[in-house]
Amino acid sequence: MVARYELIADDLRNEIVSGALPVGSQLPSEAELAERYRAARGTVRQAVAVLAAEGLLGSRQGARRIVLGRARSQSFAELHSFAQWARANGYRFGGQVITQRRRTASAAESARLGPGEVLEVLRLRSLEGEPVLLERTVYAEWVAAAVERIPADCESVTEALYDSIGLVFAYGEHLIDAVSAGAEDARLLGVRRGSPLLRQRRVTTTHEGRPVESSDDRYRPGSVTFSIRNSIGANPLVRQAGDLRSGR
Amino acid sequence: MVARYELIADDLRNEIVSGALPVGSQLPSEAELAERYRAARGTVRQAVAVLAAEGLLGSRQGARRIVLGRARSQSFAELHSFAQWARANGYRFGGQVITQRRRTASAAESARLGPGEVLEVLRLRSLEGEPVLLERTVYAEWVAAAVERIPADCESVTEALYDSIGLVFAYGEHLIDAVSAGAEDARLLGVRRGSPLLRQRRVTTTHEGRPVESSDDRYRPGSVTFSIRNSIGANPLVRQAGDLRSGR
DNA sequence: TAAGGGAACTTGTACAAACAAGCGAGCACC
DNA sequence: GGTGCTCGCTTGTTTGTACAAGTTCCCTTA
Repeated sequence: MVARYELIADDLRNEIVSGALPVGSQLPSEAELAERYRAARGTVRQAVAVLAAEGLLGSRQGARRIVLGRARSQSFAELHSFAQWARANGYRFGGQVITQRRRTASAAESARLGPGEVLEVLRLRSLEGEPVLLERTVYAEWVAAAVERIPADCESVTEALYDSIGLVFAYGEHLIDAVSAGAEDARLLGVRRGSPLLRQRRVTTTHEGRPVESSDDRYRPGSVTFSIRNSIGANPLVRQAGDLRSGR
Repeated sequence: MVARYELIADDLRNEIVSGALPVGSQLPSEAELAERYRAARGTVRQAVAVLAAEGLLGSRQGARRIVLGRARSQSFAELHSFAQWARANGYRFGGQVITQRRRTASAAESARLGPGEVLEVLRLRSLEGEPVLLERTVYAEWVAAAVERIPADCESVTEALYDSIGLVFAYGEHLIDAVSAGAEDARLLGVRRGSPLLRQRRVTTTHEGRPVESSDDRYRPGSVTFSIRNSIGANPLVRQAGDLRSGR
């Protein structure tokens, strides 16, 4: 069962992407849209809220809504799962486990993932035949066994875990910065040591807020960028200062 | 006039930040909250939607809402304006124009900002007394005169433009990746040439969708990271592949 | 001609009601 | 003991109404 407001949002999004509603043009008023779709104004408001959250529409009290852009921001899965993102965009991709071992959790890892053993996996992922991303992932003890059953060349760990134990990665926190490539990074990604890498550190949890994994992902320069659309309304990205006193 | 749902959201946020509602605990049901605040259920839903958008709450049909985290995601202004972000977080900060000149827009700039002349400004910003961010900003012709009137050591360009011509930066698109420091970057930021820099390219528009500026901002390594909280619901950040065939 | 004052329009906020759909706990049954 | 089912609770969706607040544009007035 698809919600009505989703259908309306899809329809309007199509008009924007196709150019029928060009960038800079005004959207019809809520009252007009309600009549067109034979829906209540509240339902139309939910639909346009979806598009505003995607960064496609601007909104301010008293004035007509305006089309801001045509690029569609895909959902959470794209940010979280390399495979789902690559597939949605039609790229050829692959993955290969380099090393995998169990060990006891460090203090920092215990704080993030809970106490006990953890499973550390080093995974290299490729896009269009080229190595692009090096993932250093630490899994909590309660998923370690399921992760170990996954074949080394599995394309999508997210999907494998869903199929095997019904695990859903529901929430995540991501920290993005730049680091220079270490010896191992350089060798596996095929770049020179010291090359700039885009780093995404993340902690992912289930629906219940139970931590699943903590990961340090490093992208080869030029291969991938992150894109954010935002408006004066709420948006989830913030800057954070590093420790400026800890020396360079 | 502050909206009721904002007050309720503030109240609940305080309970979360203070620890009265610890991470992992369940929020009261919508019905209970509606009774507590003497508000309609719809109003309560708006309040919790705010907190969910900030990444503080998780939500799924049928189950109680769960507290996911305590860190507050600040708003758009923080991502857009260095000064507002730094001030909100209590940092000492400054800024200095290095060079500033008018020139004709390149083809790419015309496409982004509209045709005609542009104003190119190179600005160095500091945090806690250390150079941290190098901004290469290109302003559209219609704001160039106002930008030129701003003193070279102005702390907040955003605020200066609001005060002088009532300009509001309302929407933005941001691309984040890593690059290595060039000669000029290295000299001004006080790092070695080739150091990894976190780059944020952005295009900002007014309420009406009119482009104001296009900027290439480079952060010194270790000084600043970006943080995103997301959930399975809509979130505005996506990965984008670079051109993988254009050689390294 | 320029400034000011509406009036119509548009989005934002709030309330109330009803049904749909998913979750979880407890119960009965095998 | 464990499996499956039902029932109550909780969140999700939709409609309708009313008023508040901000924008836009036109028309009056100085």
